[in-house]
Amino acid sequence: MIVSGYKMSDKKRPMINHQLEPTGRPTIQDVASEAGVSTGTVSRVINNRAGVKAITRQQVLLAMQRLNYRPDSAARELSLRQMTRVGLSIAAGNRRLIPYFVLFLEYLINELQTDGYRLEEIPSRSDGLPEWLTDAVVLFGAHDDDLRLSYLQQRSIPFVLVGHHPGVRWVMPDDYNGGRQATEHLLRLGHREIVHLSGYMNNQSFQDRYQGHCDTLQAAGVQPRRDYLLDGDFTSLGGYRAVRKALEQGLRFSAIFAASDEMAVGAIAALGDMGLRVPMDVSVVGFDDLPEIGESLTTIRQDIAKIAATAVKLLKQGLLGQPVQHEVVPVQLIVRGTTARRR
Amino acid sequence: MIVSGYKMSDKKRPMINHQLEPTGRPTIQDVASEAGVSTGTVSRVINNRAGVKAITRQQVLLAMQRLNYRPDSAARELSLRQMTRVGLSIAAGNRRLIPYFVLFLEYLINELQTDGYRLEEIPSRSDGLPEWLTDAVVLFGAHDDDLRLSYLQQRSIPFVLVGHHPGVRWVMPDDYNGGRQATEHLLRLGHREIVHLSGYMNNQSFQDRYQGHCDTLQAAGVQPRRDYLLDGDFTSLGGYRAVRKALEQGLRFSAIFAASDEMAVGAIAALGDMGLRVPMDVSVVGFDDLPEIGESLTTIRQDIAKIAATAVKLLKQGLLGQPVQHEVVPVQLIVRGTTARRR
DNA sequence: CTGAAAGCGCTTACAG
DNA sequence: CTGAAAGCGCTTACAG
Repeated sequence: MIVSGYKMSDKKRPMINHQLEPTGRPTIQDVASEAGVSTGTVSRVINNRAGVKAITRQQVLLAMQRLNYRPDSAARELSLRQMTRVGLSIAAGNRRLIPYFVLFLEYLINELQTDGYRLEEIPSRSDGLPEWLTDAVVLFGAHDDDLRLSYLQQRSIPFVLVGHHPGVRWVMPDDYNGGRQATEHLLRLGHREIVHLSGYMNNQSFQDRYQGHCDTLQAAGVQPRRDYLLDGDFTSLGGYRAVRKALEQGLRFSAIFAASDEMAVGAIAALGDMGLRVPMDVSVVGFDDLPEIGESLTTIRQDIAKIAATAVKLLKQGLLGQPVQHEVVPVQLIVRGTTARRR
Repeated sequence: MIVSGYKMSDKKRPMINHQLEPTGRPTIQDVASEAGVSTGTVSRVINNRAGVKAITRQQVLLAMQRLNYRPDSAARELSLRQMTRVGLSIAAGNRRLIPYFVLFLEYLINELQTDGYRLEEIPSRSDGLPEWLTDAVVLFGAHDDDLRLSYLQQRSIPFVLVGHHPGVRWVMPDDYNGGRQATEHLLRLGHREIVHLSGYMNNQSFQDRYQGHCDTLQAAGVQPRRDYLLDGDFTSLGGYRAVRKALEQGLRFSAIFAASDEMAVGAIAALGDMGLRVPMDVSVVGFDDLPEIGESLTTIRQDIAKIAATAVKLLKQGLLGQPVQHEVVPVQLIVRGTTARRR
């Protein structure tokens, strides 16, 4: 194929050019040719700009699929210049290094960079408000009357909350339903004396998991007991100590529903050290299904990738001025080796 | 200042243009003007290309400093096209979610993107070799006869090992010296019965820390005892269980040197549960000085940021074909509240 | 040893 | 509704 006006000398071509046409990734140029439009039009389609005839849009979309086109983020970023800076603001008291958060962050960064957005962490001021502002914000967790929410709303900065709160954009895992599923599973196996291992309840997710647990018990005619609620401090060590202490104090139970995999691991260790076998003597259910933690644990799987993707989706809606929405991401019971029928 | 040939209409300027000259970040253009050279020359200086007169280089460097210039990574990436892909290969058995690794990774990504490099993780094949190859590789940890080293050498792929091995580029914290410093500190406080809390010794860092510990003891005339070496499994829970068990079995000691902060936290919890006070009854030293873990812990601080930066520096040397070098990053004893004079 | 200029892949006024 | 063209900030043959 001879392109008129092609001035580049042969020397510029790399020596080892296996295939001439599909040289590297397809560009917006390739898509434009394929669809028979200009690059400008393709760009408008990519960015969902209004003012493209529906049929043209269709053609472009098809061409993109055919070529398996993915925009080059570097070029996009360079061109946009005024890059969208997305801030991440973490609720006070939330630890950064816990596995769940690390995974979420990984997915979030990935998701954002696909769109050419840059994530920066926003430290909190002493009054709990963000130190500075960005074009949009992801809030990880919120307290009961979190100042940041109204602060952002007043300044009409689009934001999405990982958690839930009336009247704002939010996304969260279905913690409540996870609590239900774990408990139903244990009830089904004949357990009635079920310990709930959690942390101090200033955290929405853990509150919801506990609520789901209690409601399910009551629906089955089992009264939740205050002394069955153990504080595992969200860590494996905390889970260990709480369970061990309960055991030493003579608390009797046949199952443990731990509100995180880490606490479940601690619980299992404590049971072992106290001469109890899992699942023969005591069944244990975790929550999260994190990699690298408790391989054979019966647990509630969260879709962290989906949560991150949804957060970004909602944020983009906010950036486009679309109405506030929220979404609940389903969880799923994964039955493995740490639960069994009550003896 | 009137620039001849300035064709851009006023309409293109943003409405809110506070200052006209220092509009946003300085570009390579600005540096070029400031230094009185062309952008090409500036670029050559930035990239350390040969063939720039020393005096010119100086001028450019100065101009960069004056303007506080930092290259735009998006533009760089777009222009380079053939971006350098750096692979990260983790030694088998290394957990990804441990805080130390998370921090290292954070710094590493940051460091690499400054140079427009992209980091991708390389999974291991079942034979331990990398699944695919990149332009350069960062190895995190290495086993005694790690196949990956010779594999990469054969293919002459530049790589840097976080750890140490003869004949290859490597960087590591001064683990041995950290072991010394921790032990000297305890000896100075009058302790002689010092437990060492570590993990199974298939890990260079932990071997070195233990070696430093033992050598220091012997130099002070104290014979290291086999029963003073406890397996804490690198986790707080493991540290707790190991120390608690030792205590229950009647092991006597006045101090613990834990080879990681996490194990130290577990150790302190176990001591507390067994009715011993820190540091009045037992002194505890950790290692790493991780954030969010044991705030008031006496520990050995590692400079993780420096390790990551050095890894990248060595890698760049490799990419330029320069001779193999290695570097040891110093550590530092931080005395806080968990150590005291022996009673 | 250095400068002028083309090009990386995208976006966006502007003109039609 | 769409195309032609300039521009984002950098790199790199090419020419001198």
